[in-house]
Amino acid sequence: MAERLTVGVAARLSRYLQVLTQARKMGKDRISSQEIAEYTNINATQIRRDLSAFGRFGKRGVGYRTDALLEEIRKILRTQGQHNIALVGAGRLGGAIASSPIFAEHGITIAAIFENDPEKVGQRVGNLYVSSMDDLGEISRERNIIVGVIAVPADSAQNAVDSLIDAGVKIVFNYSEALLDTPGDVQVHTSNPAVELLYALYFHLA
Amino acid sequence: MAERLTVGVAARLSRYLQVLTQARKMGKDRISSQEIAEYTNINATQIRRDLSAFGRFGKRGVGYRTDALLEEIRKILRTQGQHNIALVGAGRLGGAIASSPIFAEHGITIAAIFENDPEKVGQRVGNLYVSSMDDLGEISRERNIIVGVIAVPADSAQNAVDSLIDAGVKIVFNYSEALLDTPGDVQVHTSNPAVELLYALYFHLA
DNA sequence: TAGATTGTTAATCGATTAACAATC
DNA sequence: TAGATTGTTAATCGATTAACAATC
Repeated sequence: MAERLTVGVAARLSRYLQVLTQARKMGKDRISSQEIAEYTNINATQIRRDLSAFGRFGKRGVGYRTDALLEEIRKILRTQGQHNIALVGAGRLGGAIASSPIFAEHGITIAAIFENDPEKVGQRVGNLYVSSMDDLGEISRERNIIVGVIAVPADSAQNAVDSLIDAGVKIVFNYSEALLDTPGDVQVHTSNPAVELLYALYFHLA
Repeated sequence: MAERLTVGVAARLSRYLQVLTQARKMGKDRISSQEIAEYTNINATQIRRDLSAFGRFGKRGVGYRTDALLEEIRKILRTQGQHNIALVGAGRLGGAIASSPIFAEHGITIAAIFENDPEKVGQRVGNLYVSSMDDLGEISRERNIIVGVIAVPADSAQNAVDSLIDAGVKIVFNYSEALLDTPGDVQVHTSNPAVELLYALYFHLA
């Protein structure tokens, strides 16, 4: 129980979390492994296997209670609390991220937005006022931030990540195409839709 | 050689593609499996193993030629051509996607942007003028589009995907949090940064 | 009862990794 | 030659899946 999940299991559980969150919003009280399979493209047997490793959450012939399963998975992933994150970049992408309900839905709060451009500092984006990059260290430490999201152009991305790391950030989401050099204790997740698209195309064409 | 790649191999090869594209931009002529490993978090042995299944691309004691390896992987993934995609949504996120160099870098062209809001139709976003959703079918068929990107709020996402599917689109990238109902021959890739973040946090906390 | 869906087994297949000879 | 890095082997481990009894 106290064992660490494998990378694969943790990744799948978080996908189930997403489906359950949306299913609940749509008013679905119950959901079957087959339904989760359709939305995640993960085999239904594997879903049941993943879940049954932690308990008997379902009812045979009926399925899983959406609410209850959501809570169970949150417990397993230890993500029941609130988490503060910092956003660097108040341009179009930064604005889109700051205004999206997608983080709040999962207990994640954007606690600060930083930007180099003096014109943007002080402006309102989402529910926040944009802070200067100069204050990144102080504000991030103050608000206990260990996750940073980089939404700046590629040529500013390394500067942004350096500032975040100085401020104690350990997990970085990189929405630029730049390769970031970071110390070994910092996790970098780079999102590149173009690369995902080439991958998807391969299976369409092959 | 003509065999179909497994899902895992194709995913990893496309990550190598991203690193090589950036490394080339940074002027690196040569790269080692160890360097690719640092940027992708994929084990160096596995990288060499993946590549050596298709040929001997490297030089012992030296590494791989960036250019040459990039071309080889493009051949393997059959992504050497140009690809046209459609974007639905001309809001902040749509604007950010349309203006990003990330697609062009990989031979992907955003060939049309569609939007419901009449105020936005006709406006310029990136290099394109926004078209009405009413013209989605005609324009998409005309420009041979089989990939669609959804950058609209969750409550319009199902409508957007329905229109795309009517127009013959087979691969959909969903940047809303909505669950989309689609026929079996359509691939949906949903991107949810919040869910990825919870997954990353698990390994940080555990 | 009849139908549906879970929980679990058993078998297979692919991913992962350490180790090291080959060779640049 | 000495150092570095590939290509490859061999062994292990986890993922995947079909099948089906249990049971709601």
